[in-house]
Amino acid sequence: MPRVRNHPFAGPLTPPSSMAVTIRDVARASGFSVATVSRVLNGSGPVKPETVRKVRDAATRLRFTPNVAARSLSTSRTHTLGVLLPDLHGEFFSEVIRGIDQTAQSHGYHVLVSSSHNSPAEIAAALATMRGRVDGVAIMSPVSNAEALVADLPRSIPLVLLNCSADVAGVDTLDIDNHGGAYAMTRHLLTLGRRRIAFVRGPKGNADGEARLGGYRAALEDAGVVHDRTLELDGDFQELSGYHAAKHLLSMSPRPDALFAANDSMAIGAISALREAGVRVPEDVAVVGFDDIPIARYILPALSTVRVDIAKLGARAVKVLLHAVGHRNEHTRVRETFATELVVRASCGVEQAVGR
Amino acid sequence: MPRVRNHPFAGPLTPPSSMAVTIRDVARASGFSVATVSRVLNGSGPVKPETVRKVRDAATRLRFTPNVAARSLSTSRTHTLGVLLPDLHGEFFSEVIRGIDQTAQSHGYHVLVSSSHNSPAEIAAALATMRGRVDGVAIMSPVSNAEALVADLPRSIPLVLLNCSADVAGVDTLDIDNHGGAYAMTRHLLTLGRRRIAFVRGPKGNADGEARLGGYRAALEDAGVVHDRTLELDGDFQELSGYHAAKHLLSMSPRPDALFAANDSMAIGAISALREAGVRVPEDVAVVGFDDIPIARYILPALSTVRVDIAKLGARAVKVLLHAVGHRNEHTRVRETFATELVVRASCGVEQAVGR
DNA sequence: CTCCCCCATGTAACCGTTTCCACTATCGCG
DNA sequence: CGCGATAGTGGAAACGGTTACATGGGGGAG
Repeated sequence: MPRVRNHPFAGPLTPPSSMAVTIRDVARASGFSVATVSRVLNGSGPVKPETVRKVRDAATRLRFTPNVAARSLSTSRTHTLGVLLPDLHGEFFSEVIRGIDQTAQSHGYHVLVSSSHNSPAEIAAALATMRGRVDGVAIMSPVSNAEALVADLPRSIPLVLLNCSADVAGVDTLDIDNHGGAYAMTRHLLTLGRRRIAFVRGPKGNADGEARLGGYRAALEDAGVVHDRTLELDGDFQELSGYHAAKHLLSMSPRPDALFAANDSMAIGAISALREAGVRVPEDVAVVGFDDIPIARYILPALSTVRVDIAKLGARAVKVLLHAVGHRNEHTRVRETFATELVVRASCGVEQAVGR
Repeated sequence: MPRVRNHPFAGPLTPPSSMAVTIRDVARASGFSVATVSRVLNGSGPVKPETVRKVRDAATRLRFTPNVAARSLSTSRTHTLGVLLPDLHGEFFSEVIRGIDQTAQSHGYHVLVSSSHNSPAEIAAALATMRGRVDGVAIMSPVSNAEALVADLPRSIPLVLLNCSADVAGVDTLDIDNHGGAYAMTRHLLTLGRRRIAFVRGPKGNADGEARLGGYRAALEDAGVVHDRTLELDGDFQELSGYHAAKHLLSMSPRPDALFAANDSMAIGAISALREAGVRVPEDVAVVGFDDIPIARYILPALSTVRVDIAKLGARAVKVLLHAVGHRNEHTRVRETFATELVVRASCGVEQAVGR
């Protein structure tokens, strides 16, 4: 609502508080022009030290805060980054946000989040509403066919794809080595003598889940173990689905001697079901997970898993985005894969294996 | 950087893509003035249906997206809400964001998050950088003396305090009934015959932790149980501190017969330590927590706890903020307390109690 | 038939910055 | 001493919307 004439208070009084103090007020108070004030406050252009002092003085005295809307209208920079996240589980969610936020903060940027997007269409819609509010967007998509996703995304704004395992030209992508981690864990179980290893999958169409499944299959194949597809059980990354998968496993014969859940939450649900049924973990059935969430080491038996530094992923995403922003999105694209780390605790049956 | 003269493309060609299409382009293409276009697009003012159609047509044909900076410069509304969070644990963090984001999205608002603020000074600083970027801010502060916090916060912008247990005039506040929940749980343990109940505290100065401690003490006092302050152990809401607290508990004599951790994470850490030492839970020591995080029901024994609907708290916060925004922050302030719910599972020893 | 009101639309001021360009004073150099 | 470069500053356009006010035309009341 314009129309309210600019207030011409001149003295060193505090402003009417009803209306914010503008750069013009600072100019008036310091005796210089708005152009000079702007130059001082942004450190652009040449200004006399004496002038700098006076302007700074006036600005702090009047408690001047630049209007961000006006600034970004003029510069078309918002100093804000967007984050698009799927509907994901606790630890993962908070870690990635934390990593992103801390790095963004340290570079003077803000973070606009938008969660619970599960389809490419939702992502595209959310991205559209973010248009003009952000200088760049980090997208974590659960869908495995990220190529389709990226196809109808605008290319004008810097984008970084997190964990989409997409091989798309023209977009920066950061991935977690899901395949390698699952491969290593499966191999570990084989080394310990387990032969019938069941797997609890992630949600249908989830890229992480599928890559982990792929690593599991590859390890079995490389070890020459014939693979039985009925050992691949459905899951959705929630505890309950792990619980159900384990119940189902108990009805199979011959009964598997190990269970690899595509994430820790499901592994915990599975352990719960097994022990409820009087099955010993890891003696009878070894159980392992993926992610290394904090509680993993405190459940009994302590969960063997694959560690993923998700906060680091978020932090790196911000750096990539800021680089893109700095080069007006005309930089050479980045494609990185984050290593995972095998974490051996008790639930995989290392100690039992010695005696075998 | 102004100076680039407005591009005068007239035909139905796609715009140069280097520069975004503005409301003026839509005006030109539809044959009406910018005022009318604005009115159509915002549904303000009277317009002929025929005109609406034509303008809408042109807008979609040109793929017009209003420039948010320009809009908010003019209206001084950003359609964005800020969220200031402390350095908090996984589930809690993600749930509150989820609740806030979903509600905000459904009202056409965006969410700007800023995490890891632990002192009033940090909060004030973060709030300052958010100035002009948001229409309102939800603040969750860990500090127990929220009065001091609010004292030097600007009152011009709508604020809602989450879970600060502050009794401050002029600010909306939403709280969780920590005291009541802890009271109920302690009472429950007493009912089951437990007499020496230890408590693992939250971080120093944490309001939630202190309120829970208060509920615990009150229940003991009301039951006429003499209270031994050495039963109150230090903790910081992390699993490890629960682990250590339990280790310490084992060295006490007479040994407590119950342990109430101020949150679930610490309870899980404690159970881990107890079982490692060969102590039976709940037969020898009952263990209970607070929060009801998802894993609580899947650990063994399933954790008895106090449920808190944290997503609902976030959702409510958004509604309160939007109300304040709608009334230009001149509304009657709200002060609500969210009820908690006792969740009885196995770890408190309900079943054992029958046989006692 | 006249007057008045309201519907539909246009014109232009305004929001608060940034930055281009113009201008002056000072200085180094031939 | 003349001349170009440069430091220091100011004026004003531009960013892209919203909206107060002006304008014109049509219809109902008297």
